Amino acid sequence: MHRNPDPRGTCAHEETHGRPVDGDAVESRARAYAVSKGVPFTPMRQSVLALLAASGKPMSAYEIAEKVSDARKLKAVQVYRALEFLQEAGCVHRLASRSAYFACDHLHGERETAVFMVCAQCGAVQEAASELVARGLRGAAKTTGFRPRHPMIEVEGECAECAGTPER
Amino acid sequence: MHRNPDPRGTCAHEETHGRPVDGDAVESRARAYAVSKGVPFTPMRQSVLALLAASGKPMSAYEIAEKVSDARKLKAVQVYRALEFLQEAGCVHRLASRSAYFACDHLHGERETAVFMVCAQCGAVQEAASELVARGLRGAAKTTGFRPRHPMIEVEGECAECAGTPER
DNA sequence: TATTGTACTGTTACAACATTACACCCTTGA
DNA sequence: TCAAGGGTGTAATGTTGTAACAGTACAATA
Repeated sequence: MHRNPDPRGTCAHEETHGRPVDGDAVESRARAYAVSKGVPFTPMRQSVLALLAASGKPMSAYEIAEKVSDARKLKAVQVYRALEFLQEAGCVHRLASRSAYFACDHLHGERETAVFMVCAQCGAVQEAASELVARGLRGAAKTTGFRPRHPMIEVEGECAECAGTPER
Repeated sequence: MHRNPDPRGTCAHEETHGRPVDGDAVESRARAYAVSKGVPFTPMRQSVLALLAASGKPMSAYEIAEKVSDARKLKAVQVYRALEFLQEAGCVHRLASRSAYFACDHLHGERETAVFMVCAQCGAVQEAASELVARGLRGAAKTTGFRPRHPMIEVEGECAECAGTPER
């Protein structure tokens, strides 16, 4: 997991990568979810989401704790709690391959298969929803009786910008 | 990561799951790789691979360290070293979604896309190579200029046996 | 107003996963 | 003989994630 001391943001294009997602849209979704659950959309949740949306790149919980610009210094456990809510709300996803979290302004249906393409160099995440992949998955599953649950897959690779940059 | 204290082997079908992979085949591959690299296929590497092949299920490095039946008690770091070699050799894969490692007797070509279906209940892994998924991935990648590197994707779900078992 | 219930916050402690660093021991080959 | 390269053993540490518990805020209700 630590093959690269900081797998996020080590690329020459660091500044141009990680295009911010639509912070307002994503926050509205979170607020709507909070209302639907009858729980508050607290400043803590708002700060974490805003940071992730603005950065537009995956960040570890500890990185988030450091960077949330707030007088107080957050503990990781507090960040995890906010992330739990935001993941339930569908505004944030966890990248298992990097143990990192990122904001996402797409709405993923139950039947959809989201493909997250993670750049191994700069850590930027691009998203796609491929019907072909979804069908392939269903086909592969059918032959074994397997029932896919979380239609979210991660693919490592190299983004267009980093591919054009031989060495950073 | 610790949502389930032992995500591997908590299913009623524990004994029948995790069919062993072909230990001999997988060991030959490891030996061939060792020869090609001019490094030895040591007893340490052999034990770890044999355990994984026999169990046929993903195991954490610490679990491997405990279970390697050897006079000595292995430290995690020793297991990680063996796993590193075995992954390079293509005999063992890491399941990012579970931080676990498993032996695999398939040979994955550079262009192939391996799909690993992981049962959320019993932890068993089933494998498929879907051309449809591969094409879908290439298509999704093409639109963004992304270049997939590690054609290995993980899907969580429920295996046929566990699906037939409402509660364990 | 007082009480109660619910959910968030802050803090400590710890469990699980993974790497770094270093000393030592082999084997191979000059 | 001895230097080089790689494997092993060991300790220490870093990173990621949870559990448990006390305190706080706020709304609903008596």
